[in-house]
Amino acid sequence: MKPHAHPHKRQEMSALTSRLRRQSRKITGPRAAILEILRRHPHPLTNREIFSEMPGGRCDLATIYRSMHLLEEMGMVKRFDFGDGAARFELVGENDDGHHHHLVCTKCSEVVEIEECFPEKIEKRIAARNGFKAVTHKLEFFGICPDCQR
Amino acid sequence: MKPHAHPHKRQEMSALTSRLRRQSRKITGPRAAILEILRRHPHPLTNREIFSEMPGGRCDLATIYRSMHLLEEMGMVKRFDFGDGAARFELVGENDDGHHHHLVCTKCSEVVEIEECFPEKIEKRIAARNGFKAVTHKLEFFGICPDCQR
DNA sequence: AAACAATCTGCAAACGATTTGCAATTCACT
DNA sequence: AGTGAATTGCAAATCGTTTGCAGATTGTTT
Repeated sequence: MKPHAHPHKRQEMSALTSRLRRQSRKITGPRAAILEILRRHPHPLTNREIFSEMPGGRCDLATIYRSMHLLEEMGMVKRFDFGDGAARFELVGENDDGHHHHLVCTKCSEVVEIEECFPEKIEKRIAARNGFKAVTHKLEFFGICPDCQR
Repeated sequence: MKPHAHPHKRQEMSALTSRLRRQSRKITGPRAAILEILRRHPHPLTNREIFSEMPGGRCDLATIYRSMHLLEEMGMVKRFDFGDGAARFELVGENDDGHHHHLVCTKCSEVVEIEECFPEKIEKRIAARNGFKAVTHKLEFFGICPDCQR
């Protein structure tokens, strides 16, 4: 995978909603709110974080879980796992698979997006050597951020 | 990290128990059984798997959870996360940090150990560029194994 | 604009992995 | 055998996540 700049240009709300409509999914209050929240955040969010960002008449947590499943199936969000037991989600561009990695501070949880990826050649070799097909990987980096180093 | 053969030479039981004793931890029935089970298995096991491998007078699941915590703190086992919500553990050699990766079949869960690792140079660059210290990574590969390809 | 059917949502209960309080038990050592 | 620290079993509690179900919404059709 070639490294690519990651200034996630914020997607238009209309592009997001039309994508839902296209699959005869409804644009409901909770979903619009979720998409807005994801649009505003450049980093992976947990369901609970999305929940607490919910404006006034917050919706049910279960609704958020269900929405994230739907959005994930539709390829509109990508799920990440930082190993702390809570799934995190990030909005994904329409013609992007969202594959990328993060550098996470183990002290304060700050997250930085990383453009490097595991070398394709080596991955191919691993797949071939073991006879596996459709090989991908999950990769996240952990360390101590500048602020937490004092 | 240099690639190294992975025929995990099975550790002596005595080496394991003495390591516990050294920290004034007790060699109890459940612990001995857990170590035996781990010793016999070349792959990461979940607590539940260890539990079901328990001979006759099986112990409490909570005991296994507690033991794994202890063994992990002592550096005797390494925790892995395949993203399915259950932690897995593998025995680690006394002078090894146990850092390595796996290739997991998404159909049948077969696991193969991988000797390749994320290139150190690139990891260093990532750390430096972001001012992070003590950077490591979690990396696992997923694909479809030969048997599941038909 | 009323009507419909498919899709959603809230709520509460259910789940699976993991943790914890506590009293009873076991281990290492004298 | 005796003692204190370390452990275990058991049950209850947590946490993230899922699910059943009745009632509420939405997009579309008359």
